[in-house]
Amino acid sequence: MENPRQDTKARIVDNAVQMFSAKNYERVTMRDIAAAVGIKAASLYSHFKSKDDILTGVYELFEETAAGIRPSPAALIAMAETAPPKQAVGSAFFYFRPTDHEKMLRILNIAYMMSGSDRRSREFFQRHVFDAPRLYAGNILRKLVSLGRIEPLDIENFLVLQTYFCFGAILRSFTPGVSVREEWESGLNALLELIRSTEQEH
Amino acid sequence: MENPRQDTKARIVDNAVQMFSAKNYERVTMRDIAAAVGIKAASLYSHFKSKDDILTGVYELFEETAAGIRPSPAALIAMAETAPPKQAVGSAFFYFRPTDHEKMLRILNIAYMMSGSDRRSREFFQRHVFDAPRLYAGNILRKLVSLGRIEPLDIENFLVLQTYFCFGAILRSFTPGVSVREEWESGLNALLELIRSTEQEH
DNA sequence: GTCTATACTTAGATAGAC
DNA sequence: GTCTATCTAAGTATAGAC
Repeated sequence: MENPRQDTKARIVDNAVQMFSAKNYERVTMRDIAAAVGIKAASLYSHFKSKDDILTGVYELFEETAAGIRPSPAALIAMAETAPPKQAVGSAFFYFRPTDHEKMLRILNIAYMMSGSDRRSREFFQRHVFDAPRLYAGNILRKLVSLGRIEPLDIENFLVLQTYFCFGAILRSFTPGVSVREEWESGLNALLELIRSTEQEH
Repeated sequence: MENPRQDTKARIVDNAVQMFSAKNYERVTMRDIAAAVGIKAASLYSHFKSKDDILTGVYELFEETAAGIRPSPAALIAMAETAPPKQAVGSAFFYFRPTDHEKMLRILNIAYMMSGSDRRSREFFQRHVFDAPRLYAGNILRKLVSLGRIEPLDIENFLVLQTYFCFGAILRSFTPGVSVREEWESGLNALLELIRSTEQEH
């Protein structure tokens, strides 16, 4: 079923992710995608019934990959109970680290750019960048506070700041010529200053 | 020279700002803009020589407005010397408050969406969202620290977090159906927790 | 599943009358 | 400066042979 050299459908999606995130959906033509894959535009229609359908394929790829790397609720609780507090909070970001999962970030960037005119993209973006991370980080923070491992803080405000920081870093990371990695580390360090451990540092 | 009812050129730019930020440059047609202004598409070409030229007009509007509201270096120093520290830092954001200068934020949003394929937009965005605010806030923070009005902090890290937070809030503010105002206040409160005044609170 | 050829549509831009 | 009419280019998508 899976002929690795031959899975044209997957290669179309991969190339579309690269190109849509680097330029923007409307400025990437079916001919562009076909050329990157090494086929003719008409052949794309053997795999996807429209350009919009390729975008659907892109979002499906994200969902599948996310399902594979998402920490389980049990793992999150374990983190909150035993890992160093700052690390526990950091773990809630999973696919946001610009160093990992670059393809995932590219897809989120595409979804943002489509948000203005495509409802599906808007909801996808909301779900993955705002709702889910806020839920994860919120659970970890509440657990850390209730365990007395960190000093109490305004969790809602923290979550907003954290979410917007991630949001900014995601979008920033695909501006041509910008390397967001050091900035990600810097910003994260500043953000985690807000988490004050009650335990002695090693 | 300025016939307020009749300055079609300015009305074209205003409508273009609304429409480009709500949808995205490529999905707004010359016919759309003309219809919003109340003229025919061909008439746009009496005011601008191309669609791209309208975008130039949009950025020029931003530059002119920014020049009018930018605090002077002297005003910033005065802020750092006398205003409550958190307020002084907050003042470095000037046109980022989602409650004010909505048109400015819309223009920044347009520039972001164009960044992938338009160098001028990319440089414009970099200048106004990253370089200038970082310079302003950095100067205020260094002044506050050197005056002993706040406890020392890692200014570089703080600036990264601050810049990305603003960046996120700007972009977020034009996602349809999202009201960013309360979140802006929440995130800003969290961010300013990192600024610790050495003076007694009122 | 891929190709060539082409249909169809839309968008940016121009010509020229008023 | 605005209009109607129109040109031209480009992009999505289809038809039908191999």
